[in-house]
Amino acid sequence: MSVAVRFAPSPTGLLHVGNIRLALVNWLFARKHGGTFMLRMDDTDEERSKPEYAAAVEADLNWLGLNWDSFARESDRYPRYDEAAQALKAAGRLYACYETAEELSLKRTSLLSQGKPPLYDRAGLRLTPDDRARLEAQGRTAHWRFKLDHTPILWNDLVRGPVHFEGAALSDPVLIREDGRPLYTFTSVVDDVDFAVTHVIRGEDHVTNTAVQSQIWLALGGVVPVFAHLPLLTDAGGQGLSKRLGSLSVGSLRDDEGVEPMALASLLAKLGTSDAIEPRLSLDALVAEFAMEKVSRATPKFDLEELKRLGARLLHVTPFEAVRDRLEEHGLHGVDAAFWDMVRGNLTILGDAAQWWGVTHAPVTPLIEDAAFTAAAASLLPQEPWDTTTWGVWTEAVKQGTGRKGKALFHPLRMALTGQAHGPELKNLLPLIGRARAARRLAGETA
RNA sequence: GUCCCCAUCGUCUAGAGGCCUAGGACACCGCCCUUUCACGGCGGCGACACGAGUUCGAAUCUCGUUGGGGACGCCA
Repeated sequence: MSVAVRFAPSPTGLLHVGNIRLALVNWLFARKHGGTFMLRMDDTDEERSKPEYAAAVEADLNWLGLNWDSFARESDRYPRYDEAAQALKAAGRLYACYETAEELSLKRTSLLSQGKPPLYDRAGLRLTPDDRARLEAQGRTAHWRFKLDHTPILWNDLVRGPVHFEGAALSDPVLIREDGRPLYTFTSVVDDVDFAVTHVIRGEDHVTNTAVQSQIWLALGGVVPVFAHLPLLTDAGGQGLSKRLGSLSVGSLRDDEGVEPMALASLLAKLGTSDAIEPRLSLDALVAEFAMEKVSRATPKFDLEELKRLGARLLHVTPFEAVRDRLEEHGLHGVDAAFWDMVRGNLTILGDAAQWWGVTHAPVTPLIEDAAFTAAAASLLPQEPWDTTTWGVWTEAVKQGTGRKGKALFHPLRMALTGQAHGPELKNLLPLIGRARAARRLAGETA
């Protein structure tokens, strides 16, 4: 049996790191096992689903390199859900209920205040045909609940191990709304059955859903898939990610923080696993190392600072070929491997490369700490041609001429030449800056 | 309130009764390299939440306490 997994976001908002982590894990699992990865838009919540969010989901997945083998949209499949619902009704597993949302809410709070679990009382199940006719005559419309078997529900979770639920401890889920539209609890199973999903890999916020849905699977005559419920990510402070909406969206990481896709993928693939969190240059490398057994049951913390550090480490080992095109996108034309190798160790984000390109190819406003000193240094500048030995020759002359050494010698020169306190080795930078510009910068001119 | 899960260095974790004076990675600190900074190399600091029990022996098993995450929707 070949592996088939799916990532099924609801396009009701932007993907955050927790969401895309599940996409990544599904994708890695599929690739690891030679299976297929489906992207499915769970957009049955028509009030909140938006096309622009769906587009953003696709953009985020593409950015990370998570390609999908097939695609489905739940809003295209309403006829199929009707058909499946009819089958459940025929099997006596769907029953009509007439409580309003307010009435149900009241029942819940009442139960809660008594210290009881807010279970549905199955009032709908006790309705006679006469009761129903009377209610409908009053203008009420039915919504439909799935009648759960009050039996133990067991499955062997790839992350949690053996899981046990009692059917009696669960509320019969509403599958069809009063307006006739199907709900996620139902559509998701119909889709997974139809698309022959073999492994459902999702967040642990779905474990109760799994208990309920596994019975729907059976009722639909489908093969119950294997489940893996991963712990949800929290932020660095230990707060659940869903509680701080807006932040940590994939889009803002990419567009505002300049995060490298492989940095995010590396962190998300390793966080909460027994593997060391190290940068990987390709998804293939992550596939090779991926194993569900390595996933811990504890909730890991996602720290943006950790991601940034990992991103920097990634850049430090990234070969030129891997960034050649992206450098062009940053407006850096003509960058060669030698330049990249010189600066990559000083980069935090790829965009920083532009700084160093500017230092060697564009005007820089020098920072002059001691004009007399830099002027003296300028007067000792060797004649061109320059190469990587020029720096040593020149600074030795400056040392002799001024008596300065160590930091007092180098720091002012770096500040004047580059306008910055940190950077790649000056012996490499100096030949690229050239004599004319170096002289003017040492004199305090923007050059 | 009820149910589920989790609980080892700051962080991610290894550890499935003696191999643990608890190992690794990141962070941090120091040293080296560089006649500067960064990069890189080497080293150091640093944890079994608490309390009972079981056992010759517990980070490992049991119970409880505390703390954290999740679920309990005509959302997904």
